[in-house]
Amino acid sequence: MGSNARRGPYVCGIDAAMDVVSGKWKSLILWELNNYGTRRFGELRRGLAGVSEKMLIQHLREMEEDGLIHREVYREVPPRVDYSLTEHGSSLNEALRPLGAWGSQRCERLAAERDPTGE
Amino acid sequence: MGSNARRGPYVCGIDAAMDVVSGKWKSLILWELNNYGTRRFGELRRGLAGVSEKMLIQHLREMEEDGLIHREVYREVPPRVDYSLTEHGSSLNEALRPLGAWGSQRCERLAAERDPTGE
DNA sequence: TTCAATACTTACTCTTTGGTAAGTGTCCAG
DNA sequence: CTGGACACTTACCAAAGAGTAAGTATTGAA
Repeated sequence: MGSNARRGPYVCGIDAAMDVVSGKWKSLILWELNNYGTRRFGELRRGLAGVSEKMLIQHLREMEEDGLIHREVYREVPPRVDYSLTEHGSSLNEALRPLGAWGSQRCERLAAERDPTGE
Repeated sequence: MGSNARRGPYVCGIDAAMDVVSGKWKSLILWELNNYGTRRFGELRRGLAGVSEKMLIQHLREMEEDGLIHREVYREVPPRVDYSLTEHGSSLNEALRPLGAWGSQRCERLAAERDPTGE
């Protein structure tokens, strides 16, 4: 697990995009940063219910390496680190929008199947 | 494992959609079925370079259960089974299009970084 | 009688992913 | 001198995902 040369050659665009978003919390991180513009590490941790510090930082690091987010360190005590989306991160978020809409519809369908209280 | 009650409650639409596409070959299966309209099991296996029969059938079954694809069995010998996209599968494919485009651009960027032979 | 074709199954293993819990370093308040 | 804030880091473990290889069932062709 070096630093570069991750991510094999891709079969297609979806492949390349999925590689970058796959990870239990990545799309949520994208969403959170898109909503707030800038978030500190602790804010993200509290914002993503259930995430562990280990996974949060791991995902943040990978997303930084993939050019999706920007990490700004303020040398204060106690330390302060701000995360925000890069242009690539923003555009990825946009590209995910239709998928999110599809997923929401799916949720509605599933809910309607379970509880057919139409009117 | 079980048959129903998979897929926990979702945080958002992306979550629900990712749940349904995550799996090494699923987006490729979607793409293949979208291109050809109908594909037999063996055609899919040969079309997706590197997929094992176990994973292919496992993904196909899950996608069928998720309402993305339709499975048509012809009782012949040797057996013949046709797979095709349902309406939900088609719309998912559409929803994935911007993501695919984003991924293709990312591939181009990566290639350009590795080999900066611009003109 | 054996083999090929087709679409799976099954058992076993290995790898990847995610989780828990404890520790690090700095500075200041008490 | 201790403890709290904050942003990590590390070691260890469990579960999920994916791969390999062999087996099943049917029928016709050689």
